[in-house]
Amino acid sequence: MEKKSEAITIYDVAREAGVSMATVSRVVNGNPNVKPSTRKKVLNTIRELGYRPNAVARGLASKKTTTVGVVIPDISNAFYAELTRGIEDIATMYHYHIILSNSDLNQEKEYQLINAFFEKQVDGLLFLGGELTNLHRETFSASTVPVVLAATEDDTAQLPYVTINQKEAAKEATQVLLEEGHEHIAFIGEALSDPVTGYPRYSGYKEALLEQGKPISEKRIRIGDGRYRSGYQLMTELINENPDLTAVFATSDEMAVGAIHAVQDQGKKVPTDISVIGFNNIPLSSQVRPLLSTINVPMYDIGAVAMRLLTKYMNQEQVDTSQVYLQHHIEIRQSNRVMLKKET
Amino acid sequence: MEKKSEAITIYDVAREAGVSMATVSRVVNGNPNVKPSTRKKVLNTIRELGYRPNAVARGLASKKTTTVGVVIPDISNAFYAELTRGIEDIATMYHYHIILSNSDLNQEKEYQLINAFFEKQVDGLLFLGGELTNLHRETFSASTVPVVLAATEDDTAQLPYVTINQKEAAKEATQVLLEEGHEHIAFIGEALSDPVTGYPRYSGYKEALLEQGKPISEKRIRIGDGRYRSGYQLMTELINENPDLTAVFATSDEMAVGAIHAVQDQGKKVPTDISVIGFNNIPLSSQVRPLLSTINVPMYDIGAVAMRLLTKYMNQEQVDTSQVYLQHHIEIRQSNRVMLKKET
DNA sequence: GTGAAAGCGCTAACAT
DNA sequence: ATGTTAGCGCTTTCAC
Repeated sequence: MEKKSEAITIYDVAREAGVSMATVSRVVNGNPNVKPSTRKKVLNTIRELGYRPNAVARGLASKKTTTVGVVIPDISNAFYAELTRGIEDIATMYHYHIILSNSDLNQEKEYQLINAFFEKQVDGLLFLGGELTNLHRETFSASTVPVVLAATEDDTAQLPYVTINQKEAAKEATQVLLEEGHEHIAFIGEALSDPVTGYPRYSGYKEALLEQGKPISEKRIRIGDGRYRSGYQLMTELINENPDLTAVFATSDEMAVGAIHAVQDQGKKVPTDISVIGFNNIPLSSQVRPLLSTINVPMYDIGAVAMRLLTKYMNQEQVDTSQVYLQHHIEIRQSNRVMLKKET
Repeated sequence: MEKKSEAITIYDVAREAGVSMATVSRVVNGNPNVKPSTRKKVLNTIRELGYRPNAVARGLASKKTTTVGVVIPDISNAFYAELTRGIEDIATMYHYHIILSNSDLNQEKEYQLINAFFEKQVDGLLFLGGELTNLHRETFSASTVPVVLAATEDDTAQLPYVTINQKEAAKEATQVLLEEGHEHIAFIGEALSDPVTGYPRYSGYKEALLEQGKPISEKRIRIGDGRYRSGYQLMTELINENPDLTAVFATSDEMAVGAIHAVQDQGKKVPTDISVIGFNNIPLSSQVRPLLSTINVPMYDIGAVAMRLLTKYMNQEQVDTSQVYLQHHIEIRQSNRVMLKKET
């Protein structure tokens, strides 16, 4: 094993093996135009010298870095962590590496990150989360680097994305509750300005109620931050202000679980007194009692499919659908009442 | 805004601004040796042309990539996700980017990743998780790139690391249980071969029992995979085979929560009938009922401190302690009985 | 099948 | 304060 010294370059290998740099380059890159015997010879001296190609030099010469940038709101959030796993697995499969940075949904930071990644000459960019402004779009289109949005959509521009239909999913959750016969269904959502978790889910909730001719009341609507604490708090308020409440739909599992505990702390039972449905189906939802009924979002798949899509763009492959909606479904567990209809 | 075309280089800026490349390079890098007026001129044409420095070329010329590699077992695991957040925050603070890859604790994969990161010319490497073999050590020492271990330790080699004292922590958890007066305390651990979550925690458990003269019985020891399911399953077995069991220490919060539910499903109560204590203090532990008593591991800090330490090595700064143990503490909540002593 | 040589876009002496 | 000039380590025509 070589000790710490000046790094071995392709030139050293060439000299040592008695061939040219070009030939060494060819065997390193698996170019078939090399006589087996010389290939073997080169491979041997590579091993002897402990030669390790310099990816930076290669990147400069070839204009490819086999690296993709990932802008993510917060890696410590279970939802994004799982999604990132999907991204990384597919990236590995296609021999790409991932540069990861948290944006905290801060537009200024997002903008900086995108630019920093472009400076690093990423071959592609995956953008997750935040709202897309014109500044984002301009930056994207000023570059030739392919960009794919994950768990985000973009109506205005033609950016490719992969996500689920947020509004439909929220609507379905609300409908399940409606079918149980509840008169009053509360909503614990997230900032309406958030184009992913905010408005679309709110409007799905609203639409479901409207279709059944149920009144929408501000009294039953609360906006939290998606975390457990806010779910707990908001649900406590909701119960106090709405004694007749029998169901709630929360747009995140953490908030839903917080809501369940709030219900219990008020001396009521889930689902006997109050039904609760969450959103995302993060591991937490099947690690609490009662098990949380929730919308299953294929987080891993969103990441995986988005990354796969990105590889197609990077390889200039033909892509048929650039805006893909993955299938969601409602996972009925124990936090809502069983539908009578089911018994037929 | 410039349209997609050939990228603007430092040379274009120099020509356009009527200065040399060196001068442009100086202003881009904030070198003070530039007359204010020419600096301004250069800055202007940079803006006009939409020039964006090419980090790859810079990396090749300067032999610095401002990138650090992170080898992590699994980003979708709450523990590592939080730790990664700590790493990333400090990295950003010091203007580094992070290349992230999952190893799944697979040694072959770890080895490949380390080499791939070296090829990418990372300025430093953060290694988390797995067991350190001689192959790892050789690879590390064959390179001049500084390496720091996070949440892992290394007794044999002189690699720097930041972690907590696993054995002590496990011992404390067991002692808390012991102080409650339990005769039989079960242990749900993880593969003993794991140098972080495995053997050290097991030996802490054992040592605590031994010190109190309590017998150690195989009947009360189970090895799981750290996840909820295995905690549930193993606890179910434990209860069936040990009717006299009144306490359990699990080396992960997920397993501990699984254990709690197993207890409940057997018609017993936590902590009245059985006390349970977990390990890590991931968010889950304060999102279940009863709230889980657990060992608090400063995950974020481990990542942050490790990254900070790495920056010191990368800048060749003086470092006083290269092996740091962060403080852990036991977080008593509701899954174990309150100690009578406390009432005095 | 193999080699020579011209870059890739930038930094870092070294001059001036 | 600014310019000139070598590289950095590799890929990639283009010859042979």
